[in-house]
Amino acid sequence: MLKLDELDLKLLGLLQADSKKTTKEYAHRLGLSTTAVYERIKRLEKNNVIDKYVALVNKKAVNKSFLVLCHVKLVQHIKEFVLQFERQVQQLEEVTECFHISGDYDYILKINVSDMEAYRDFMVTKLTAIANIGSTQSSFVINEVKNTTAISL
Amino acid sequence: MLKLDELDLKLLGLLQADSKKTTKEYAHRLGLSTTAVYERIKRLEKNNVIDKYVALVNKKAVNKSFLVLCHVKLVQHIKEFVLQFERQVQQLEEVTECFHISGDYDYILKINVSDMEAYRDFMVTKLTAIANIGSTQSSFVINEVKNTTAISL
DNA sequence: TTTGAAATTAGGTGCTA
DNA sequence: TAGCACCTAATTTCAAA
Repeated sequence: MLKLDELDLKLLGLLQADSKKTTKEYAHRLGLSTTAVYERIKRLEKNNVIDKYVALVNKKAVNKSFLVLCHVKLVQHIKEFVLQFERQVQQLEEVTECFHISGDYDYILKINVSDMEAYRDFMVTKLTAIANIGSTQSSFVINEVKNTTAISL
Repeated sequence: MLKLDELDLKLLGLLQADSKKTTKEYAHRLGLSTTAVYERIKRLEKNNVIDKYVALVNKKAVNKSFLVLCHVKLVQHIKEFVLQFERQVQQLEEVTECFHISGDYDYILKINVSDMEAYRDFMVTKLTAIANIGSTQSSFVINEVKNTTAISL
């Protein structure tokens, strides 16, 4: 595990907020030269502290702003069925997140679609078509209070 | 609302997967010239189809891989209290997502911390310190089946 | 196609183990 | 004195027009 100093953490904070600034800009904020920053970034990339760089798209602009959190319970918890469920969920394009969780329900899924009709269609033809699903409970998102990809360091 | 054609959607797909490729690379994949791609990207940025570019960090590498989904119920739903709760949650660095949802619980929060002890500390000193919280229910993430920032277009 | 700016590389200094 | 993190300066590549 790579050891990160204070400057690395600050740099990661800046990169998580905006990865398209110039090295010069980060250097300025950190009080370092561009080369020093450049080398730190390369080190963070090589050691997989930085997974990747991505564009975040505006869900409204692409008409995918209807968000649903769906709790799922399986019928049986035989390894084979569990793995099959997980494999199939990964393939569903509407599902952006899926977590196996403790508690009453087995999984919670985050689903991005255009509207209620699209959600209904997703449920009927895709999700509940997966074998071994016991019950589901859909929670519709009324408001996104907070939604960030940045981890506080 | 900007109209997006097939090439825009493909380009957004590529940018959501990896925003650090060269324009030439995207051009090659789309069968366009670099200039055409460059102008499309600028258009997507200007029209806020692309919100921003960020680095995604590896949670394990920064010791924040203990993930909890916490359901929260408020005592009262008076506007003033609701807004206060939302404002305070936004300030909590451990909370990366917070959605106001339909159903039994009012909110669901995604919390990134280092371990159970840090979570306990978060609950005791931060979350339940917020006024007007009725009850909470924590679901610990056993496995991340899927977790992507890319919206399927 | 051209130009300017930014990324990247090269070479060298000083600190610390 | 070996290794590391840093610097400045030179070079290459790319975005931008």
